[in-house]
Amino acid sequence: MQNLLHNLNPEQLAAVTLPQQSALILAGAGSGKTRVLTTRIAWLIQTGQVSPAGIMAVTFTNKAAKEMLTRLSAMLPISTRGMWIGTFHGLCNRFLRTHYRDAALPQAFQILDSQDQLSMIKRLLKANNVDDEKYPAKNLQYFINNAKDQGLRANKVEAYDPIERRMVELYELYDQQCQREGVVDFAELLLRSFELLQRNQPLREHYQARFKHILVDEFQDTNDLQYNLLKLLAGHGEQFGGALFAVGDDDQSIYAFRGANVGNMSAFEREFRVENLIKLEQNYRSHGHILDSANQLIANNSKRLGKNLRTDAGHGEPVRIYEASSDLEEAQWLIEEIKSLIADGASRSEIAILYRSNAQSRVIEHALFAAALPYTVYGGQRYFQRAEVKHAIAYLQLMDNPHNDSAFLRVVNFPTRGIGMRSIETLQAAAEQYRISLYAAVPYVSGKSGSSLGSFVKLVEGARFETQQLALPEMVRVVLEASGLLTHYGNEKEGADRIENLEQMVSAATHFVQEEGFGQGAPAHMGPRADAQAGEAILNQDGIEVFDADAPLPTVMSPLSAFLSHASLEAGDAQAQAGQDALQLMTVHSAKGLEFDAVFITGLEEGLFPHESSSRELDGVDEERRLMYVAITRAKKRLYMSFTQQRMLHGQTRYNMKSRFFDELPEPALKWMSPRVQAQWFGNKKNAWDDAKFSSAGSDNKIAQQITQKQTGPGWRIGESVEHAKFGEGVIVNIEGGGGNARAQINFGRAGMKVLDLSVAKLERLAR
DNA sequence: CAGGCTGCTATTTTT
DNA sequence: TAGCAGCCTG
Repeated sequence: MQNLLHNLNPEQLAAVTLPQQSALILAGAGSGKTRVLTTRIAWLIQTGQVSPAGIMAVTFTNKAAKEMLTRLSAMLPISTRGMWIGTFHGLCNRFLRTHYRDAALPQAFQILDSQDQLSMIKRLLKANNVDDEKYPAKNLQYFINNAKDQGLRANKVEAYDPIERRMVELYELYDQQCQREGVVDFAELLLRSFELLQRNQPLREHYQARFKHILVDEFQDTNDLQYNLLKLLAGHGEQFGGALFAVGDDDQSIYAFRGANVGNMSAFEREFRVENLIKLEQNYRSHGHILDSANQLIANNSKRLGKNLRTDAGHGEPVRIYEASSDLEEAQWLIEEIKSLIADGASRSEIAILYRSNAQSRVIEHALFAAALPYTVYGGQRYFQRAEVKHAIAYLQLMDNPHNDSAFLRVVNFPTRGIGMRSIETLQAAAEQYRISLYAAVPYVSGKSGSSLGSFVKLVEGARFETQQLALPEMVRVVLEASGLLTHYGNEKEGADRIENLEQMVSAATHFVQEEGFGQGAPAHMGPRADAQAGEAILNQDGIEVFDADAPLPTVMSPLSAFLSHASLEAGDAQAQAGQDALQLMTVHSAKGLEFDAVFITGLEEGLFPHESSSRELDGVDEERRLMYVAITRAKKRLYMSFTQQRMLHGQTRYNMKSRFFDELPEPALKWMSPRVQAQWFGNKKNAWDDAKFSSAGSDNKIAQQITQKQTGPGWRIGESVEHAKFGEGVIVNIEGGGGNARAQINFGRAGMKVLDLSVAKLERLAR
């Protein structure tokens, strides 16, 4: 094996070879963070400092975990199977499966995805006659997840008003309901694990002693619960415990809205008395002008741990900025620019078009489509989220755990089998009365609905019996058939795609069985066994069920349970890749972690980016700035930014100022590609750019020609940019009245919206 | 129970 | 603008 450490720069080398102590690695964008993480694991194992079983490595996404495993197997000639490398949720699932009894969970507990969780909450609200105007299900869902993410059970949540008090009650009821059904939500996976480790000392000490090295990726994205879980595992302040190796970038913290707490970085530094703070500032991705822009922009944030990226690459090309007159024209410009990039030899998949919010993609997609440029939009429906797939999964869930009410309700009458609302309500009443699941309540309802419900139960039981001896893929096949799903979609006009998706589940199951190494032929054993062979379940001296590092989930779970976990925890790919070499369209958030030769950041307008609602949040604009920082640092060679004077949003035309972020970029690194384009006349909705000419990327120094303007007279126009002595730069949004008493409504961005008398106000036309 | 109608809402997203 | 959730009707 080659030397793992060659070609590392001094900082990377230092990080990789740190002694077993807590360490914080501040890893800038494109600084080789994943490399450091994986190389450190490989180095620790190769030098014999730790066995594979002594390592835990945590990521946020399955993609990142997979990436880590792939790179690791390329570096080390050992099997990565059974190593504790995965997402927080994946590892907690594994932990809870192993210790399900201690965690007070049924062995076949199932995982609710957000969709299931929401529908469960809706049911709960209905069952308790809660006014869903006052308590929208979404709010309660947020409330519950938020509490759990902070490690708070209902009895620990402080309520300050009657509404909150009621929410706390509902939170409690929700947890009880989950417990009855044998299901856990995402946050519960973590909270259960945390609580179990906290209350069970031998168990805790076992894992603390085992994991000598805990490595965490994207540490800036951890929430409070995740940090506390890590603290517990690392044995913070306790006798045992390994070293926590945290890698993160506070400048790329863009998930505060879902509970991430950047403060965990400084808390970690303080609480673990981190002496090893290493900054990876050498960037291997972007050219100089791009990096300068990122650095100067992010310098506007206070509360940074402090970091400045540098590169050995030259300045490269300037950052090109384009001002469009409308969103349509912005898209048109985009296309011209992309065409010339492609003509110059760029490959489409190396070009990304970024936007702040999904709604912005529509106009761009239209234009790309019209121009016959192939593209892929990130973030579509995931495979396991599709309705038909969820239906099939629900049947499988019922076979594995019939008390899952969400699954029950999803398919009890799908395909329709004459079980209507009334039967369900009767059943729900019975279930409520005895506090049991719907499935268990079926024998308690009589009459016609009782018998149709009874046959549904028989259907599920029959499918379970029939598939007992079958391997997972065959089991899936049988269920698709027996459930009537295939027949149902076969009779539907648009059913072909759905059937194809269902068929795909068989191959997904095949793939899963192979990937996860479920025994060929022999059904996996249910539950840990004291008489286990090497690589299977073992007991430690405290009688705690513990698994050897070589024992992956199959030992603890049936293939079906494992497959269902997989379906919840890995929603699958979003959308088949349309065309091999396609332009990449995505939000800035989903671009995190990716890189492209050329990047377009579009819609850089006040209100959009930074988004208007960010100004209402604490440190909201700072987070938007970090988002912009992420966007900029995606680009390797060429970066474009664009904004427009006029944009259609929610069916209304809006006039926004250019983003404040432009003022925070280094002028020498920029190149303004267009003169300030004259606004269109009010009411002239036809494309003003019909006869416009555009600059091309191929001819760097040409400035875009001004759009032909059919101006007929003086006076102010809507959309025009103005400068006011006191309020600064603004955009005319509306004009009322005429002649001497015309008044203009002007959007001054940060200074707000003002209505000014045009004959009085001292306004200057702003032209570039 | 399907299909149509109205009304509402509208960052960002992973697990 | 557009997508969807919830309601009503045939």
